Amino acid sequence: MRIGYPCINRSIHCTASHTFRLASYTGERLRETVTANLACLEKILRYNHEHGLLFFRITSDLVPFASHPICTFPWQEHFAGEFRRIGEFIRKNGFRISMHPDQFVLLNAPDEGVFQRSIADLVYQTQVLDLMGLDATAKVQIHVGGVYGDKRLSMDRFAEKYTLLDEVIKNRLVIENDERLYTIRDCLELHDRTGIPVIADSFHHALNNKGERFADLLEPLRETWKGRDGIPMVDYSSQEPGKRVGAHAEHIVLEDFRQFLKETLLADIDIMLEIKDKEKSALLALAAARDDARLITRIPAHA
DNA sequence: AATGGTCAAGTCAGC
DNA sequence: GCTGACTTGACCATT
Repeated sequence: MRIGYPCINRSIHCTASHTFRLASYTGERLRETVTANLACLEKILRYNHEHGLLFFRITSDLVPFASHPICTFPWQEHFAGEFRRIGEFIRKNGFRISMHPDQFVLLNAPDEGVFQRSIADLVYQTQVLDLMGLDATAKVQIHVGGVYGDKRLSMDRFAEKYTLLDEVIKNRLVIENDERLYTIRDCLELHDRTGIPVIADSFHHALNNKGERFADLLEPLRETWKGRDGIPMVDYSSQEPGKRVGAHAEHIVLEDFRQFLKETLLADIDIMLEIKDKEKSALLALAAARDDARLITRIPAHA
């Protein structure tokens, strides 16, 4: 089991999410920005390595406008050496890596233009992981998409579109339940139809479910990850008190997280903490998990 | 140098 | 019909 956090580290003064306005695009500006982003990504990974946080989500902003027609700079070739070096660091230290395209990536969009732009973004995200030389355990997670007035048809469309994808993308793509439209059950059904692994978000599940206990879904979820996909990834968060339902917490609530660990005790999973103070909460979670592990080892093997 | 409005892209819910 | 939310952050024009 590895524990991690997404995209941003608040302890070091370095972000891999530098961007700029579309109107400011030049090849030179892109080169400068990506140079800075890759340098920061490496620093963040070094911090994570030193602190035992071995699950990390790479920001989609790493190469700004990478999937936009304006981007003609050959960043893949220009930064091939840097990507390879970072990839070696990742592999050498046993990191698990994910990426998460944002809300504009919709495989099941009825609009062909939206679909094509989504493909372009998935190509970009998989290229980043490919350039790092990462195997199929490094995943790109998306949601099922919109409902467009007919959930049944929209799920059918997802399954159809998925089968059209290039193998390079299929090797990395996983689907995640969301807090309003598609449940873990829906994702598992799409797995049955397409073979796509399912990444569960425990917080979204708490907000959108058909009465299933999260712990009871762990085994069906695990079965969607084949050997080369690695162990299942799970996103974890909790409700920020006093805010809109679904708002991610600012800080981890350790009591809740310990309960979550207890429920998932027997499942070997990598846990991503979607908590706003990022590595700060991840470190507390890691300490809690290590406490738990010590408790577990006291249980006799044949008990 | 500080700040607040704005930023490539889509969809849905709630007003 | 508009606004805010999504993994919320970072840019940049204006002061």
